[in-house]
Amino acid sequence: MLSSPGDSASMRPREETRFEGFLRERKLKLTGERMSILAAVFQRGSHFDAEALHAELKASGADISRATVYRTLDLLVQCGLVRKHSLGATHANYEAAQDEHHDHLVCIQCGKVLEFFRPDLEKLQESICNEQDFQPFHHSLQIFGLCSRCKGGIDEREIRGRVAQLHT
Amino acid sequence: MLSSPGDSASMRPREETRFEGFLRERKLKLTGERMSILAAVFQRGSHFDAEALHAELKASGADISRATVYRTLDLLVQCGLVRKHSLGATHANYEAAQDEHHDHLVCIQCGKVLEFFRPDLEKLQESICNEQDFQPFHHSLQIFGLCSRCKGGIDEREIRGRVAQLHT
DNA sequence: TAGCAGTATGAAACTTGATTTAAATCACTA
DNA sequence: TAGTGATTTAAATCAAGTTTCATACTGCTA
Repeated sequence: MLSSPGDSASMRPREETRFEGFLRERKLKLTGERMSILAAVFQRGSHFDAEALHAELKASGADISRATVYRTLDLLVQCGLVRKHSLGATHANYEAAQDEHHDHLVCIQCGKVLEFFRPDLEKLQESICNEQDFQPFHHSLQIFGLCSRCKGGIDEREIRGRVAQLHT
Repeated sequence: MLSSPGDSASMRPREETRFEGFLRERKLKLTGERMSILAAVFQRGSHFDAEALHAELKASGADISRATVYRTLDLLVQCGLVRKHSLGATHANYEAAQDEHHDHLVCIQCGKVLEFFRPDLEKLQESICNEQDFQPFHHSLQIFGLCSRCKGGIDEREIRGRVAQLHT
């Protein structure tokens, strides 16, 4: 992947600038903890949960409490820099909002998460909401199944049972 | 709504017969608790959570423990008689599987849940999964926004903040 | 650049949804 | 209808997330 202009070593990552703007706008404070968490989230990129992020921060020497991790993730979600998903789990999954909105395919065997974007889905949403006189703000389409590496040789009955128990 | 043939007073509801078959097949036992829970679920019909169901059972005199409610809901989900959703919440929502698969519109102001089914969505899922070499078992599309009664006169910024914090 | 007001943090307690335990009870088979 | 294994219950436990409150710090302002 090509790096965008804002990524060069001499410039601040654009997510920092954006988060700072967000904090200033709401008269919130720019603290070391908040910036460390933001950096960790964007270094990771892919899907993660709050506890794993906290463990990772701790392992890397940053002494930041669980409460602050949760509080800061909330702020980042408010700010639009981080997205919160369920992906079938009982706990929240997060991802850095580096690109545009997309939906997810979740492999229930290995946990892999694939992303996709389909403009026709956005059209479909519009049409459904028109029919029902509903004003949409957000949608989430999750498809649960087996990825290319996991499909084959797996007891379908067992898979169906597991899928039924997901929070979907 | 017309009542189906199986609903007449002299016949057992078809969900009872089905649950009994499921239990027998797996050499599980048909207990009074399980049957009470099944009946309560199908009397209710609409979306509910485990704690509310437990409270309702208790209120109606049935002395069934929380653990049994949770365990039986799991069985009913396995059996396909009950569906489990998240609907943006951190806890599970259930519904009696009286009709075919459908997806949901969730009003984030009043909590109302509308259902819809679109064959073109099923087609779309097929096409996405073909592209990604993914074997789908289940999908869930949730649209979050404001229903006809709630839209208008609401601060969009506040709504966006609330939506971002959902487990979607 | 010191002081201040108010926000942020951390540790620990708490909450909520859900699961597990152990002992008593019950459903089914023979 | 006795035996055995599944089921139930209350209570303990667990996991994710939130709240509390005393202390520390940020961002002004003078």
